[in-house]
Amino acid sequence: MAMDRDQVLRDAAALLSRKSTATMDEVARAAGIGRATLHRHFAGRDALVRALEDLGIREFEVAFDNARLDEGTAVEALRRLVAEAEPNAQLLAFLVTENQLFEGDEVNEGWARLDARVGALFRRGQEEGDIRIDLSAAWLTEALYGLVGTCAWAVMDGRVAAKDFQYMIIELLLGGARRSVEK
Amino acid sequence: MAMDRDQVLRDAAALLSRKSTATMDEVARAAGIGRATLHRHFAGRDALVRALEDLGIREFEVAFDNARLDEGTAVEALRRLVAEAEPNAQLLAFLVTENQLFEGDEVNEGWARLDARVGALFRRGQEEGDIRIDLSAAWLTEALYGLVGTCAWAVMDGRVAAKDFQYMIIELLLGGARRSVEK
DNA sequence: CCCGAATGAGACGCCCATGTCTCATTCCTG
DNA sequence: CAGGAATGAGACATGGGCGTCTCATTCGGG
Repeated sequence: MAMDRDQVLRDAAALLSRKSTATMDEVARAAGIGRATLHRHFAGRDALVRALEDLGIREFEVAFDNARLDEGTAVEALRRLVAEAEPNAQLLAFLVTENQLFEGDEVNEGWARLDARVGALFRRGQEEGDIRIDLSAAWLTEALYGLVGTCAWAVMDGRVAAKDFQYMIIELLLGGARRSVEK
Repeated sequence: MAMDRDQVLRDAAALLSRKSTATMDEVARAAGIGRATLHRHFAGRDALVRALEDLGIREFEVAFDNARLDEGTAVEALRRLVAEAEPNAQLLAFLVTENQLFEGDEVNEGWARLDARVGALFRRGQEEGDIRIDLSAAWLTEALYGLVGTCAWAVMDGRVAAKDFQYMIIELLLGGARRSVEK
C-alpha cells in the first residue's frame, strides 16, 4: 500500500529531531498517514522510538561500512566517516538526547557495536601516531557524537551553514581551535 | 522557613539533568519538600524550567565574570572559563537540550548575552592570531557548549573520569585530536 | 508563650496524549 | 471486475501528570 515503513520512520525522525515531544498524531500527519495506521505498525510511542533507534543504528552501520574505516590512515577514515554520517546527523542528534531517557534498562546493543567501531578507529589512529594518546578513545568517541549532534542543531538553527557541516566538525575535532604555526 | 528557593532549584537541576522527564512530584521529593510547596513557589512545570534557565544564566554570568574573559590571552581566558563552568556543567547540559523545545517563542535574552560574550572571546582570539579564523566564532561557541554538555554526560555515565573534565574539553577544543609534531 | 505564616500530606477534578475500536473508503491483487 | 486487505477518520475509554484546594502540623518571630 501507500505505507512505506522506512519512509514513515524517516519522516518521524525529521520531525522528532526538531520537536522531540511531538504527538503521535503530529508524527502521523508529518508522515502523511493516519494515526490509526501509525499505531498498526508501531505498537506505541515507545515502539516507535525503538524503531527509530534501530533505523539509526542500521543507517550508521551502513555509513561506517561505506566509510571503510579500516582503509588508509585513521584520519582519512574519520573524514570519510563524518561525510557518510552527515545525512543522518539529525537522527543522531535526536537519538543521542533521547537515549538519556533509557536509564540503563535494556540499551540497544547496536550502540555498543558502533561505539566499538569508532573507538577502534581512534585507537588505531593513536597506535599509528596520528591521534593524541592523552585524549582517551572513549572521550573522542563521545566528542565525535557530540560535535555531530551540536553541528546538526547549529545548522537547523541557522548558526552554521549547511555546506560547512563536515568542515567544521572535522577541522575542530582533528585540528582544534588553536591556530598553530605548523602542523 | 526551611524552603530555600535557590537550593530547591539546584536539587531540581541535579535531578532533571539526569532524568529530564522527572515528575513534579519527583522534583519535590528530590528537593526534600512537598509537591504543594513546590507549586506555591513555581506556578507550574514550565515556570520551574524557566526558573532553572534563569538560575543557569545567572550562574554562568558569574562564571564568566570570575573567568575574567578580558584578561590575558583568549586562550588563557578560555581555560579559566571551562574551569569556572565545570560546577554547572550538568545544568548546562540539561538546559541546552531543554532549549530545543522553546521553538523560537520567547527565548530568554540571557542566552544571547552569554553567546555574545563567548563569541567575543573567540573573536578576540582570532584577532590576536591565537584562534583559527576558518572556524567561525559562532560555531566555536556552539562547539564549546556541546563539548561541555557531552563531557558532563560522559562523566555521569562513567565514560570519562570527573577529574579529566577540564583537560578533555580544553585540549580537544583548543588542540584537536590530531597529534602534531610541534604546536 | 502565643499567634500567624509556611509547610506537608493528601484528595479532587481536569486535561491531554495514548491506545483501541469501528466503519466507510480506497487500493491492490487475482 | 470482484474480493480482500489496508487505510483514514473519528469515537471512545483510560491513564497519568498537573494544578488547586483543604486541613492539620510545624516553625519562627514577637
